[in-house]
Amino acid sequence: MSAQVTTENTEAQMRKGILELVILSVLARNDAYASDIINELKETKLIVVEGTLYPLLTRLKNGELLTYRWEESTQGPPRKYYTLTEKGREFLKQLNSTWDDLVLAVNKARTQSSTSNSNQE
Amino acid sequence: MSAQVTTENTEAQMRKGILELVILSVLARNDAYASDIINELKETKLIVVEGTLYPLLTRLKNGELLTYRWEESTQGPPRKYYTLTEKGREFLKQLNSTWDDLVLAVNKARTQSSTSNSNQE
DNA sequence: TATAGTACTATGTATTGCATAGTACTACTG
DNA sequence: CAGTAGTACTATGCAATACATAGTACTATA
Repeated sequence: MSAQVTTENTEAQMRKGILELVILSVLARNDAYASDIINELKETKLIVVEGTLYPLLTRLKNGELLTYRWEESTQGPPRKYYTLTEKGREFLKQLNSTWDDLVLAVNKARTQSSTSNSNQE
Repeated sequence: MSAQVTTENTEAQMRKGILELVILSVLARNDAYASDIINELKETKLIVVEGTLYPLLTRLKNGELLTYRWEESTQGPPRKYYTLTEKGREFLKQLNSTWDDLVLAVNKARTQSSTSNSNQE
């Protein structure tokens, strides 16, 4: 069945690639386990669910951008606390740049008049 | 074979959903055929290739956000000139809003300090 | 021992960007 | 008229990620 064109669907597509950026950003500030990350992103209106987050954390760890340690908890099972690696920090810098460029380009494409407008600063 | 974590790959993922927005934005300004769109986006540093653009234009047309008319050309085959529909204009407004919210949220997540920073405006 | 809450793993689906191969139209040249 | 180059478009399949769903395991409490 072909996809319906809806803003919900397009937003889901827009989120692809972006969650990686914001999760690395959260971990650049503090070590965290999954629930910390979910709560911190919720404050910035980025809703991430566990079924998305766990596979993504695993991908990032397998890509050597993250490491983790187990920590006991008194509230339930032990938790995986994730830490950004040095490689992860470098990657995040590049990703920030990529994101900034993309947002600039999209906003230009959204507002640009005809080709004679290229001297706009 | 598992994907390598590269900024090129993540940028490709980030572009998902975004091309729809910028193509509709181009067509909100002027009717255009595929090559016009490619050239106009190139000026804003958004590189789109034909193999991506044609299927996307077809999807948007099938979703009733676009219509087209054939126009003869003296340089080669006839061209499909695309026009935004009224439904397309409404959809684009919603998409603009979705995009603005997403960019704001991502930028907040990138820079936010701990939870005590919530009174920042 | 059983249950609720919490943390994580495994798996599959839906969707789009993109590459590749192919067909068709027009102008130009021989 | 036939052949070629340039241009415009169609058809198809692959790669990758967001997300849903089902399941397992740990801890505290009754």
